[in-house]
Amino acid sequence: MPAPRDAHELALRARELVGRTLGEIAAALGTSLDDDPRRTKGKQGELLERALGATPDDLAWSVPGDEGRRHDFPSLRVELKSIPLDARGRPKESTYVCRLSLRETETLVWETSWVREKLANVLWVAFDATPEDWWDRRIVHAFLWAPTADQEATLRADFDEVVGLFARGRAEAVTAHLGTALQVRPKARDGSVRTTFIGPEGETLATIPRGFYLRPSFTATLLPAR
Amino acid sequence: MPAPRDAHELALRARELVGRTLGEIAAALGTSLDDDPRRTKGKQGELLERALGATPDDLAWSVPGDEGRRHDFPSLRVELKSIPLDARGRPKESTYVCRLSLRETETLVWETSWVREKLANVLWVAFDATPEDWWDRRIVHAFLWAPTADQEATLRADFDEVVGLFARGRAEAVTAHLGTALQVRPKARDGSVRTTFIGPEGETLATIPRGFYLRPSFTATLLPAR
DNA sequence: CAGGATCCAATTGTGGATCCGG
DNA sequence: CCGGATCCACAATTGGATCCTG
Repeated sequence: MPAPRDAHELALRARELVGRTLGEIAAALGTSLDDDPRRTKGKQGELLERALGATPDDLAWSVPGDEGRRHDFPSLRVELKSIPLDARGRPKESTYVCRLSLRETETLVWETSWVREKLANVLWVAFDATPEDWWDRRIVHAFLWAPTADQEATLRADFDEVVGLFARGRAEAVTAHLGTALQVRPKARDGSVRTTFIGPEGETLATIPRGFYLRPSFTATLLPAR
Repeated sequence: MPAPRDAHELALRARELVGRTLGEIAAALGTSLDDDPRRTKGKQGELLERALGATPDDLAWSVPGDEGRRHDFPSLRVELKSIPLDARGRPKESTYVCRLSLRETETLVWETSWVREKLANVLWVAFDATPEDWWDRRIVHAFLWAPTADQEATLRADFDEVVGLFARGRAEAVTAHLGTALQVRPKARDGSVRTTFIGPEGETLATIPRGFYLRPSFTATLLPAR
C-alpha cells in the first residue's frame, strides 16, 4: 500500500475501513496475525498502519535517543492511533502517545515537545474490541483530529505539571494520578529498568522509563456522539 | 430550641455549628446518642434538626399517605439535609429527598411535585465522617441553597424520565442507573414489601417502595470550593 | 409506615506492570 | 531499546438492601 499523497486521500482511505473487520483487512493485505491474544498486543495497530500506507518503523534500532522520531505519515505530519472500544462504544484503554524524554531540555517545553507534535494531527481509528478473536473486531470510526484551543490548553497544563516536577528533581512525585487528559505512566517491560537524567543541580538521577498516555475519559470526548 | 423566625436567623444559627463536633452539639442540648454506629443511621440528622429548632416529625404516624408532608422549617419552606463527607471532603453517600408517591397524579408533575418543593430551599449541613465515633464528627459547612435554573432543569429532566416510565407501566425499567443528579432507589427495610399504583390502563400494579435520592457527584458541586 | 439516612457486595475504573516484533 | 499497545490486581464507585425511631 503506497503512502497517501495528502490528508484528504488519507481520510478517504481510512473511512473505507469503517464497517470492516480486522480479519478482512488482514486478508486484503495477504497477511495474518497470530491467534493468541497475548501475542497481538501491538499487532492490531501495526496492521492498520500497513493498511493505510504508514511508514514502517525501520529506524527504531538505528538511532538511540530522540533522533529517530517521525510521524506515521511524515509528509502529512499525521499520527495514526487505534482505540479499542468496549460494549458501550467507549475507549477500553488509555492511548500511548510517546516516551517522556529526560535527556533533551527542548523536549521539556510544550511548544517544542514531541508530545505536542505527535498530537497536532491524529488519524483516530476506533474498533469494537468486544469479540474475543481479533479478526472479528470491526472498525467503527475513522477520522482526522487536531486539538481545539481548549483541548490544547488542557494538554499543555497536564504536560507542564509533570515537567515542572521533573525540573525540580521530584521525579518520585510523578504518578499516573496527575493530569486530567494527559498522564504519565511506566513504560518498560520490566519495572527494574532505569533511565538517567540531569537534575536541577546538575546531578545525574535515575528513574524508570515512562511514557505519555491519554486517559480514556479524554479520548471518549473525541469520538462522534452516539 | 425555638424555631428560627426567618431564613437569616436560621443561616446564622447554622453557621455557629461549623467547627463544632456532634458530641459538643448533643451535650449543649443535654442529650446523647447511642454509641453503636449501627444504631445511629438517622440519629445524626435528627440531632441537627433539634439543634436548629426544626419541627419534630410528630405527625408521621397520624396520617398515612401524603397529607402529613411538611418541611423541617414549615414557615420558611426550608428543608434541612445533613451530608457525611469523606477524607477528601467529598460526599460519602447519596442524599435522601423523599418518597416516590405513586398514588396521586399531581405529585407526578414536576411543578407540583413534592420532590421539587423539598429541594426548593435546602439548608445543607456537611460534617466530616472520617472519625469512627459519631461524637467526634465535626461540622465543616452550613449554608442555604436554592437550585439555579440549570440545576433545576437537570433535576426536572431526571424526574420526568422516571415518572414517564411509571406512567407507561414500565416500573421494572426504573433503576438507580437513571438520572444524572436525581435517582430513584428502593426505600424499605425489606425488599419484599410492596406498594400499589394504578397503571396506564387503569389496572392495579405492585412495586417495591422507592425514594428519590441526590447522587454524591451532584451534591459535591453544591459544596464550597476547597 | 415514613422519615432520618448508612451499609456493603458487586461492578467499574485505573495505575502500574507487562508483552511482542524489529 | 522503542513503538505498538494490553493486562490485571486493587482501589473507587454505587445500586440495591437495610437499620432505627416515633
